[in-house]
Amino acid sequence: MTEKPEDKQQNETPPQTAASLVDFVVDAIIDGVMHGRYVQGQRLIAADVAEEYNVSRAPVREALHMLAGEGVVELIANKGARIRRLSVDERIDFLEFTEAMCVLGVRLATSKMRDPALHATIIEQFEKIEDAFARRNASDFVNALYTYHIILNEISGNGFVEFFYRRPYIRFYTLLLAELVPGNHWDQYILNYRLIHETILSGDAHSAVIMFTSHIRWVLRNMRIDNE
Amino acid sequence: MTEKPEDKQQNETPPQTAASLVDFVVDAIIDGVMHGRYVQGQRLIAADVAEEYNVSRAPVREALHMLAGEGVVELIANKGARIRRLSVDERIDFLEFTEAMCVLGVRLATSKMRDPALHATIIEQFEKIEDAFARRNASDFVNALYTYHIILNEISGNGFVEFFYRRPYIRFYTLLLAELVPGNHWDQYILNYRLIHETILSGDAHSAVIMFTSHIRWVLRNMRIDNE
DNA sequence: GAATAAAAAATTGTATACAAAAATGCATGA
DNA sequence: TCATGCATTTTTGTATACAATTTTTTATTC
Repeated sequence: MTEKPEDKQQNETPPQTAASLVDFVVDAIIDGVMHGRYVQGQRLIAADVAEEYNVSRAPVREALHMLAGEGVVELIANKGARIRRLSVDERIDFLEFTEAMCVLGVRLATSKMRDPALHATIIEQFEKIEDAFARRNASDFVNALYTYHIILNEISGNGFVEFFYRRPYIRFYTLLLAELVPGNHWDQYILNYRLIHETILSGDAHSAVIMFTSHIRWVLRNMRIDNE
Repeated sequence: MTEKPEDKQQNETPPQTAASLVDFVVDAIIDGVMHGRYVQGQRLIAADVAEEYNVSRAPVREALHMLAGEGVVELIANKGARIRRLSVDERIDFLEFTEAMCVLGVRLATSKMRDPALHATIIEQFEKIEDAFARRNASDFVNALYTYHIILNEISGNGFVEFFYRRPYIRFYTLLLAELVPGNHWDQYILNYRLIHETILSGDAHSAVIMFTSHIRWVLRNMRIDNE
């Protein structure tokens, strides 16, 4: 039995759009995590998932292993799968970790900003960040921020940064951070980001990295304080 | 048929040491990649792998999906699995990417070096790096370097850095870098690292990061030149 | 009533069968 | 010689059956 008891039997039919049932199930589970249908620590019982999506257990097991490789799911022998759970401390660690990675994307992307053709997309995306901020929607805000860095990493030209940042678990954990942002720090957060954004557009990679780095330090200081 | 034709039928028996056959197969394949039994781009046919390890196709498929999640294996619908192939450019991207991540580990670990009890392990590990250097063994050298950073990341206290750096694909790709280090740059490489190592021990995180970062820049400059 | 043990149910792990798709080999024709 | 199409073989994708393990329930004892 799944711990989350009864919104069961939704019985989505696996369409032929997905290349295979495994991919279909992987997408479905990630989507479920993103939209709160699956919560942290929730157990995923292969048979239930199979029934839910009208497939057999085989592709579900394969999907679960793939997600375990991604770090979204935790797999314990003979005990099955559950959505990986992150403590507040671990989320802070993750924040430190992932934002530090972004520095590389920021540096590389900024140094390519001499080409004004590249400005349009990130300016457009930054407006979405501003919009989410105006609405004080933490989820949208973090999501927009995530996409902003996706674009930056694309521009960076480093295939690995892009590859890495697109991994489901990065996205999954990034979105978990939304719960972490305390309301009274939002104003400073967006102010910092406006500055970073402007500096990125200026093409001054060195300054952009310094600003981004000190923003990270600032965030970490305040996160830690807020959670003690 | 596996492309690598006939050292087949080695028929390792799955021992009960591994928690499950999936784990066993995952370990076996990673081991195979590490030791050159599987080469880049090599196709992995589920039935062959199953026969090789005396298991059925089910756990092999699950293992393959797990490794795909890790990024070690590339999985294409209806075409099966192959060991992920990296071009020289992609390896350079990866080097840039992964070394940049190490900066975080270096910074956090260095700032904990006031505690002399922590010195012993990394000093010991650095001797292994020196040893591999003395023997001019690229594989051992990169391996020792990898372990050195593993230890650093452990010390860092950031669970995520550790989690991330231990992922098979990080190790897998890191080892691929060995092929990339050109002989005439080795002396400078080890000189840089000696300096970094000393600075880490000193506990001066700021300096350690600067040194490490400039080392990265230096490596990337020389790698790029060497491969054009 | 709480603790323990045994039985039952649920769930995972593995093997196998069969269908669908892709790759291969071979014959045929230009 | 080379390309093309068809039949064969190989390989993947999925479902299902059964064994092994864990969890839950029930019964029993103190």
